Amino acid sequence: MSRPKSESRAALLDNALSTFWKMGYHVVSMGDLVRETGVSRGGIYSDFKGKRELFHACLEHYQDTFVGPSLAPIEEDGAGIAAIAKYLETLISSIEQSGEGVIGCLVVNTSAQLDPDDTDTRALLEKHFKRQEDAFHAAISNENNISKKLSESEVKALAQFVTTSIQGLASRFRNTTDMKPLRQYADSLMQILKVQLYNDQ
Amino acid sequence: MSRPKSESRAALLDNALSTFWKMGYHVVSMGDLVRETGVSRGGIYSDFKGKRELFHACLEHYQDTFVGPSLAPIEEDGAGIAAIAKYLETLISSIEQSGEGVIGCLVVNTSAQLDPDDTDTRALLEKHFKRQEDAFHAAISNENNISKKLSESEVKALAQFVTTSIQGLASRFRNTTDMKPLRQYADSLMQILKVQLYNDQ
DNA sequence: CTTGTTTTAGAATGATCATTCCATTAAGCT
DNA sequence: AGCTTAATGGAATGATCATTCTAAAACAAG
Repeated sequence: MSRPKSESRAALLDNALSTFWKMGYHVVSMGDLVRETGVSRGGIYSDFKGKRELFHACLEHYQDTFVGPSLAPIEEDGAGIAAIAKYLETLISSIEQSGEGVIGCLVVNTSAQLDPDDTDTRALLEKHFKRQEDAFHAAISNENNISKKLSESEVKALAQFVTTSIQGLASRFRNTTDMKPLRQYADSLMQILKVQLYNDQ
Repeated sequence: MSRPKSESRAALLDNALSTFWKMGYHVVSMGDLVRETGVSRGGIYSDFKGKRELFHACLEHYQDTFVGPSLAPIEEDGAGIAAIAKYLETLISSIEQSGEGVIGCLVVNTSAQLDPDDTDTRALLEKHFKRQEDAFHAAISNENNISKKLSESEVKALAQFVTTSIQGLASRFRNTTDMKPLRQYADSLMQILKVQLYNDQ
C-alpha cells in the first residue's frame, strides 16, 4: 500500500532542529513548528508523542548532523591539537558563512534554560559534553605522547578546560555577528594549549 | 499620610531575582512570582509595568547585589591577578555554601535564551559583560606593569579570554553539585594567567 | 474512476498565561 | 473612635498554548 512520506516529512527533524536552535525550547510553539517545518499538526503528532519528544529527537539529530561530523577528525586515531585548531576554525567559518547570525550551540543553550528536575533532557546534554571532552582528551593525550610533559591528570584537566572554554565561546558569542573576537578567543585557546603541552616553566 | 511599604514589598526584587535566576524568564509565571515573593498581583503591577519590566529591574538588581560587590576588589586601584583568583574562589565557595545547587549566572542564562530581536535586554547583558571585561582588563594590565611581558593588545585579548572562560564556567556547571571540576577549572585558568604574564616562551 | 490510506488545514478543547479589576482587609494618622 | 490610603486575595478577561479531532484533499494502486 500507498503513499511515501512527503518531502516535508523527511525534513521535519532538520527544520524543527533549526527552529529550536534559533528560538529555544520554551519560546517555540507548535504553531511555529508547523510553519517552519511545513508539516501539519497531525503530521507532527503522528511521528512524535509531543513537543518534548520532538525536542529530544532534535537533540539526537543535532548530535548526528552537527556535533558528530565536526568532532570526527578529532576522534580519529592519532589526531593531535592540530585537529582541535581545525575544529575551531571550521566552527567559526561555518557560522560566518551561514549569514543568519550566530546561534551558539543547541546543547549549551538548552543547558542554560533546563529545569533542574528534568533528568531525561539533562542526560542527553551530559552525553554530549562527555563525547566532546573524550574527543579533546584523546587528541591532547596523543599530542602529549610526543612531548611527554604532562601527567595523565594534567591532560585530563586540560581536556576539561578546553571543553568548558569552548562552551564559553558558544555562550558568549551567541548573538554576535562580529567574528573577530571569536577568532581571537580561538587563537588564545590554541596558544595556551601549545604552551601547556610544550613550554617548560 | 499612610502606610510604609510592607516587608515583602522591600524584598520583592530579591525574591523575584532568585526566582528568575533559578527557573529562567520564560518558565516563571506571575503566579510563581506571587508565591515566591509573597507580594500580591496588584502589588507587583503597582511597582512594575509587567513581567518584562520586573525582569529588567532584576537584572539591574543582580548587578547591584551580586556582580558589583564580587567585582569590586578587582576594580580597586592596583589590583592584580591575585584579586582574580580570590574572585573565583569566592564565587565557588558561595555556590558551595548556598547548598541549593548551582544556578550559574543570571546574565549567562539569559543570554542563552534571548530573542535575537530583544535589543533592550541585550543591552543590559552587554553592559554586564563590558563591566566584567573592563575589571579583568585593569587587573591584568596592572599585573603586566610588573612583568611588562605583554603588549596592550595581548593584555586585551587575555582579558577577553578570561571573561569568556568564566562565562563557560558558569554555563558548564549550572547544574553540577560537584565542586571539584569547578575548582579544577579555576586553577587551570589562574595557572594560564600566570604563564601568559610571567613565563617566557 | 474507485477504493483505501495518508496527509492536511483548521476547528474544538481545556489548560495556563499576563494583565486588569474590585471588594475586603489592614495599617497609619488625627 | 473615624478617615484615608496601601495592600491583599482572588475573580474576570482575553490571549495563547499543547493536544485532539474531523472533514476534506492528495495520492497510490486496482
